[in-house]
Amino acid sequence: MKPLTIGRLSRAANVKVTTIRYYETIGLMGTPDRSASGQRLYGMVDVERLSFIRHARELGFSIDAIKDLIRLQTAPDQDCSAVDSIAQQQLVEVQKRLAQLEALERELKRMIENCRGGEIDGCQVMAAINNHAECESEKHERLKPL
Amino acid sequence: MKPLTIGRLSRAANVKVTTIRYYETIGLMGTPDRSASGQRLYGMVDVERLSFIRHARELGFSIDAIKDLIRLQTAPDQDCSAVDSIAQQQLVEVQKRLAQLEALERELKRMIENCRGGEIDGCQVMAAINNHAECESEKHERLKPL
DNA sequence: ATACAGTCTACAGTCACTATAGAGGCAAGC
DNA sequence: GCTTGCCTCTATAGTGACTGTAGACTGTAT
Repeated sequence: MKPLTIGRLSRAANVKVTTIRYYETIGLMGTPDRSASGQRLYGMVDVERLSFIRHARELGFSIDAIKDLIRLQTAPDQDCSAVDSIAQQQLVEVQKRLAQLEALERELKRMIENCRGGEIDGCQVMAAINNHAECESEKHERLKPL
Repeated sequence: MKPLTIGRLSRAANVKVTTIRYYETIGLMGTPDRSASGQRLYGMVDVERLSFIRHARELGFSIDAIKDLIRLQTAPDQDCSAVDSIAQQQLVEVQKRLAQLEALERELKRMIENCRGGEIDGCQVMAAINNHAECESEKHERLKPL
């Protein structure tokens, strides 16, 4: 039952110390108790909450979505459908992104296969980037970072 | 042969005006001539360069990679292999990201399928996020934004 | 007593832009 | 010449989800 310092919480939930403090500033983690000298003190509840956050982040949920999930979690007798729809939405996003990346993969592969070496002047990879518009009928959306 | 203002260049290459100016500040586009009143003036060379940049961005290349590609482009009698390896590297990144997202898709689907409605207290989606560690043997890396 | 790891705050930097504010420029119609 | 209305200019701040840095204090082991 002894409280954890931020470093111990960090190891317990596998989230970096600086990230925990960041989560506090954005209101994702509550403001913890402090020791006499001002150090943050946490309990098992915090380990669980932080682990939940980490898992949700690993599943690609945005901070905002996680805030929603946590809010719903504290109202346990409500209907599950709100939770379900957040997850559904996340799946849709993941699938959109997958489709984009698959198109990219095809194009990069094609470019690279056509490259038979030689001088840059006649490089097929360069040509492919230049003629990108003609490569696939589908237009790419603005690409989010890899 | 009359020069283009930034707005015309923007429409010609399908890149936003603000983005062109941004590319100038980071040295991706050179500093253009100016009219007497200080407006930027561009030529067809700039349309081509900007289009190249846009195509490369659509293929997911980073700004730094594009800088490299442009540098190589201006040395046309060098070997093509440097270009090829930049493209190869990009393909590897795309494929890594694809694998990550496919794992995510499987997990989200499984979570959602298990959800049979009911109260949040017994919600399988919530449970799945909590028990995420046990879901798939593979560990997710830190996830980049969708 | 000293060394060293941990913790504190506050702020700047990342990436690739986007948005906003406020001022000045340019061409067409009246 | 004047007005209308879009175009362009600079400078600065914001985005998301953190990470990195500086400089000072704290806690613990030897």
